Amino acid sequence: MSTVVENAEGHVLDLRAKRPSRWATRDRILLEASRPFATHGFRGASTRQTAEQVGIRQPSLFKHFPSKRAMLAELAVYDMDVPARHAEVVARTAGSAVDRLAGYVAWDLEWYRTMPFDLRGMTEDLVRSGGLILAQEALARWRTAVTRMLEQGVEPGEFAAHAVPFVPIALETLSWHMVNSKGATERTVDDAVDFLLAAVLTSSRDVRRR
Amino acid sequence: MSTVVENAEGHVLDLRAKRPSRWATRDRILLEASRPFATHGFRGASTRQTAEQVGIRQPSLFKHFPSKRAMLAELAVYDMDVPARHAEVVARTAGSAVDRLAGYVAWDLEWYRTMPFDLRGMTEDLVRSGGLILAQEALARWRTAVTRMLEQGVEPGEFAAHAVPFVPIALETLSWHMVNSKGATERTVDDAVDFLLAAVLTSSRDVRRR
DNA sequence: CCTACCGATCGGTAGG
DNA sequence: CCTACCGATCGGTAGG
Repeated sequence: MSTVVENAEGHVLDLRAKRPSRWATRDRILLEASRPFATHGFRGASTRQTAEQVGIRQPSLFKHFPSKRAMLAELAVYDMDVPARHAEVVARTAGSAVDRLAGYVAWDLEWYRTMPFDLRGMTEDLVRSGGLILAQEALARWRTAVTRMLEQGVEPGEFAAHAVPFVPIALETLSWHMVNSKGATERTVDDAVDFLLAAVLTSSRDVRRR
Repeated sequence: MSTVVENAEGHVLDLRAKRPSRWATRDRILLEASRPFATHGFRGASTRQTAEQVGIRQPSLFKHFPSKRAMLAELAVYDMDVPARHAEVVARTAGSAVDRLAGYVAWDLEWYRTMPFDLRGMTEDLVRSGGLILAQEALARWRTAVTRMLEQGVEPGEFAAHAVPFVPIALETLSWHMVNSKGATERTVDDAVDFLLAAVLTSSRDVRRR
């Protein structure tokens, strides 16, 4: 699994270059498994439906993966481990807090916008109910890193402290929206970055209602 | 079902006043069904698990509801019909666009914060996979009403047009967060309202990064 | 990657 | 609200 994590970004680049019908069976299984995970949850997803979409019989799935849960675990690498690694690197980078956050958010949203798999169902609840310890740890690392980026901007007064808890939540949702939306472009990503920054910048808060 | 919709707000007020152990069996079934819906999705939720939590046998559930889907449908009233009704009323109210949006968002988040059922799983996907036409229509009405509130503020220049598409998405997520979070207070609601308004107000956009 | 098949669990019914 | 039970579907294995 550790090699999967390390090669995940390059592997996604390879997949993007080809149509899914030209992918290896193993990747086509992941693609077709990700859709029912997103719409019906882990328990509600049927391996027979997945196999039918791939064009093979259901027992053949288990020549590529030892279990249904292993499919979820590998998708969780793309959803959580890769972003967590990026967030941790950015959190240690020098520069202004605003630039760091804007840069990470733009990368994050672009990662999901161009993601070949349907990761919308990879919520905390899904991972928790699937019992994926490694995915839970990756999610925690991601939140820690993003929160550190935010706190680095609260001290110099660039970010509004009260907005900080909502940023990871909103970013997660905007990420899913990028996966979900077929019409999302790079312009959509830019607008979403602006949306999130406006919500957290103290300069936004000079005009208040209360 | 129409009477359920009309009395839904009052019924929730009644439930809040009592501990779930004092509720009628029918409402305790809804409560215990809402939790696996939220964590495992509609298909993944087991009626036997729900019955066990309520303290009755699984077939007894069907003396209170004709099907598992009917439980989902009634929960969808609390999640979608009630907010849609409120949003439509607010969208027709006079006053400034900022005040209207702030007032509705505050009501919306407070509705979910004090919601006795666990509505986190009532996503569009869940409703779609459950085939609940009425819930899909209510969701569409809600989005139309919220979008109208926003467009009313774009014309006079109060709201940033590029932020508009992200507001319903972010509001949905913040609502789930209010249901999810045991530590959410009225102060949390106020902070979330500020967060969302800062993201959409044009006055927030005077300071840009690009 | 196939056919054949396993025990377990699913939503829902019959009858009291 | 109970016991008994239905056909359907589930994830996964055996053996080729």
